[in-house]
Amino acid sequence: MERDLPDRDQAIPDIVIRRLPIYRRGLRHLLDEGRLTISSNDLADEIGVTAAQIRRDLSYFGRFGKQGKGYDVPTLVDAVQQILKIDRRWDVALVGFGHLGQAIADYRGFEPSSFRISAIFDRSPNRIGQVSAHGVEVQAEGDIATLVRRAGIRMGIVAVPADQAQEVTDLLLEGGIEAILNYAPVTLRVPEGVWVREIDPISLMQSMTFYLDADDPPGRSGSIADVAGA
Amino acid sequence: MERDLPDRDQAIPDIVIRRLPIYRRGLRHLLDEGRLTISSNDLADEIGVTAAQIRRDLSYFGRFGKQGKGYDVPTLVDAVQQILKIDRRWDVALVGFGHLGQAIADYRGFEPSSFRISAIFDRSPNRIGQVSAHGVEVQAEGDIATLVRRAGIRMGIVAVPADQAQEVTDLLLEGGIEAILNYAPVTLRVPEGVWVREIDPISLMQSMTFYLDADDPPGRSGSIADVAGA
DNA sequence: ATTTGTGAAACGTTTCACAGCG
DNA sequence: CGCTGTGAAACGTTTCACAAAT
Repeated sequence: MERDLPDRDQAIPDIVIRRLPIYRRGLRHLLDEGRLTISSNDLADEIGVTAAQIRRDLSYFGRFGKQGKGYDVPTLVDAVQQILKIDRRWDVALVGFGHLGQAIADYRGFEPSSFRISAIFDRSPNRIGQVSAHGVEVQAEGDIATLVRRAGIRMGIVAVPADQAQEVTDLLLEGGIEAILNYAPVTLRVPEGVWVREIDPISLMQSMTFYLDADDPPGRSGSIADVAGA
Repeated sequence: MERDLPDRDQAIPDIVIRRLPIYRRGLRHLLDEGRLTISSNDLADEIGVTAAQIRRDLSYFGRFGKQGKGYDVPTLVDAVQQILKIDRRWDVALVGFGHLGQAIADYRGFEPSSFRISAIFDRSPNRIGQVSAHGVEVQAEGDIATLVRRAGIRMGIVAVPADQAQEVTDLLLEGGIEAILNYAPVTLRVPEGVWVREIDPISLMQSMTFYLDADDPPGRSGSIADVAGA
C-alpha cells in the first residue's frame, strides 16, 4: 500500500484539496467529449488555471502523467476520485426542509455524484412526515443525534435560519457528524477535527460589488465615459 | 474625497475583499445583540479569524479603531458597507427558473440585503410568463441582452444546467453584465474586467470527504474509541 | 518534439511583536 | 493600562525554468 506517494509525511495544503473537485469536473467534461488523453496545458485551458499549478497539485499525490504525452483522462479521473474518496457513496443528513432545504433535497446534481441525502430533519410539526421528491421522509429535529448515529451518517447539510444553525449543528455533532456544509449565514462553532464549508451567495455578491465602479450603469444611450473620453 | 486612505495606489488583495462580507455579518450580529463597541480580539472570536488579520484587513481602507477602546460597531458596519458599495440597491438578473432558480428567486435572504432580483429569464415556453413569489415575471431568454441593458442591470445569477451556462452567460455579457454568480458546475469564460464567483456544493462536499478516514462510520453500538480509550 | 515533475525563485498572506496613542 | 495600526518576520502558494523521459 501507499506506494509511489512523494514524501509520505508532507501535509497536503487544503487549497489543493479544494481544487481537485474542479479538476475532476473538467476531466469528466473532457471524457464526455471523448477525449482520452490531455496535457496539463490543455487541461489548464479547460479549467481556467495554469498548467504548472495542475502539475504541482497532482504531484502531491503521485505521478500520473507521461512525458511527451500528457495524462490519460480515464485513469486520472479515477485517481482523483479515489484521492477524494468519492469512489464510494456517502450518506448525508439534511437539516431544514423549508424553501432552501426542499430545493437541496430535490437537487438533481446529487444523483450523478457520490452523495445521497438519506435523512431529512425539520422542527416544524407540519413538515415532519412530508416526503421529499426522492422519497425520503422528514423526521423530527429532536431525533437527529440518535438517527444520524444509528445510520452511520458522517456528513450533514445545515439549511435552517441563521438563529437555529448552531443548535442543529450541535445536534449533528452529538450524532457524530464529521463534515458540515453550512448554508446559514453564521460562523458555526465545531470542535477540532470537524470540517465545515460555507455557502453564502450574499457574501459572494457583496464581494463583487466592491469592484463595480460607482456609476456607470450601462445606460440606454451608450456609455458616457466612452463619449466623454476621460 | 479619498481622505485617510493609506497608500492610494496599493492594490487590495481579493482575499481581503472576500472577507469583508463576513466581518459585516459578524458586526451586524453584534449590533443586534446591542453591542456598541468591540475590540479586534472579541470580533475575531465572533467570526472565527485572528485579531491581527482583522486589524490588517481593515488597515487597507483606513483607521477605524481607537487605541485602548476598540471599534465603534455602528460606525464600522457603515464603513464596511460603504467599502463594499452595498449601501445602495443592486438590481440582479436571474437566469433559470427551474427548481434552483425558483428557490433563489424566493430566497428570503435577499430582502435584508442590498440585492433585488428585478428580472428573471428562462428558455422554457411554459415557464415564461410565470411570476415569482416576489412578483417578478419570467421573460424569454432571447431577450436577456436587450432587457438587461435597458434596465441597467449589472449583476447576473446563472442557474441553468451546465450545458446551457456558457450560452446564457454570453447573453448576459452582451447585455453589459459585469458580475456573475454562477451556480452551474462549469468554469465560465468571461472577458477581462467581468467578475465571476462560483457556488458549487458538490465540489465543497467532495473536498471534505478527503479528510474523512476510510472506515470509521460511528457504529450503532457506540464508539469503540470511547469505550477503549478512557 | 513534447510534456512531465520538481528544485528554486518569486510572489502573496498571515502572524508576530511592539511603538504609540487614548 | 488596553488596544490599534503596522513594520518585519514567518509562513504559504504560485510560477519559472529545465533536466529527464519518451
